[in-house]
Amino acid sequence: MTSDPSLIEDPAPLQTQTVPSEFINRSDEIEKLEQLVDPETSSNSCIVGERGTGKTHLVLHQFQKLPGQVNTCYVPCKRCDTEYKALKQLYQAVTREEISTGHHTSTLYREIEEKTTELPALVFLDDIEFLLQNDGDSLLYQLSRTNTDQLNLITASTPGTNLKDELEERTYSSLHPRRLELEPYDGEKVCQVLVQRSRDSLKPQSVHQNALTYIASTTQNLTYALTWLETTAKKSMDKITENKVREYREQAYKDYIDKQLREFTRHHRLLIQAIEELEKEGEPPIYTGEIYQRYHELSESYSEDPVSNRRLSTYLKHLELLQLIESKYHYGGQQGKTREIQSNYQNI
DNA sequence: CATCCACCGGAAATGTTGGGAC
DNA sequence: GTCCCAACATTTCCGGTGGATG
Repeated sequence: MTSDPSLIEDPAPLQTQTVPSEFINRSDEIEKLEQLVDPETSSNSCIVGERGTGKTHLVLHQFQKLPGQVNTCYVPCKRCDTEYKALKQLYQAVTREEISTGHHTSTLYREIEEKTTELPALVFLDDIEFLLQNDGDSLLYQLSRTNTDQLNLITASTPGTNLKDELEERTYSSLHPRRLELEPYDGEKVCQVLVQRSRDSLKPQSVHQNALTYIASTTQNLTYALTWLETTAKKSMDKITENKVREYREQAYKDYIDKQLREFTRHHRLLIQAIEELEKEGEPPIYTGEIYQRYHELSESYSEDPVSNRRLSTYLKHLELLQLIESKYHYGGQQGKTREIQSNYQNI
């Protein structure tokens, strides 16, 4: 064991997808969540919080604690971004049967409704903004009127997405979700999480407190903070110091982007690359026209088939929802209709 | 005040895949 | 197999936007 040069004894606790068994400073929220999923007092709910505040982990943790009296269903809307794909997930969760495309949604709704009368279901629609953006709110509308005692919905989204504005009125009133807000962690809390995860993952005394403090003073996003620590730990053979952490900042951000884009296409990656290059080369601001042009040049240099600008426009919206870029919309003016784009590297 | 910029973004079209009924 | 229906990714089409410019 001591011959292993790596600092990492158990990789799992450092990985962002690992649901922790304990949370720092979230006992109020956990209590509220318990009420929201309790069959006695349950209702639909929406969880709102910035990226990396623990929305997903809190709900999944709650799912683990539920007795077998309820079917739980996790729907990652980044991947399940249409009514049908989300329904498919739900169908599989309640029937334990795989299905492919070609079925009528009305059939699926009916069968799900029948199944949930036998056993209630709790559906977690994570990153709901991607489904809304791509396919509208018909899924939420239909589910919110289905068997309301037996089927409860939990949505998770960032504060930039206001369900009341994004949903049709009839959908919102039929859903009338209870709101649970997650405040971002401050530097001290981020540090506590990093300390806890380091202790569970790394060899004793392999990390300087200063290193963790530095990460925590740079970002409130736990997903990024953990990725950063993990990236540094993988590259370090001896103690993780503040200098090591500073040195790997850019690499860590790259790893974070890779993680965020895992569910997306190579075109998303090329778009990010185009934006990075343009930012390094010239003076801001960057407009969409230049980005599309650079994207086409990049596609050609990699001998890949480019997609249309209309499609890229949608992909840019994805990057914005992921908070990898910030967009300022100009609906006309000197430059015509366009978007001013900025990468989020400095603001994360 | 007319005209222009140049992409936004809704909607329809296209082409492909798969299910179920006959 | 044939026919019709639905889902889906992507393209094609195009009306619309508001500040600068003359």
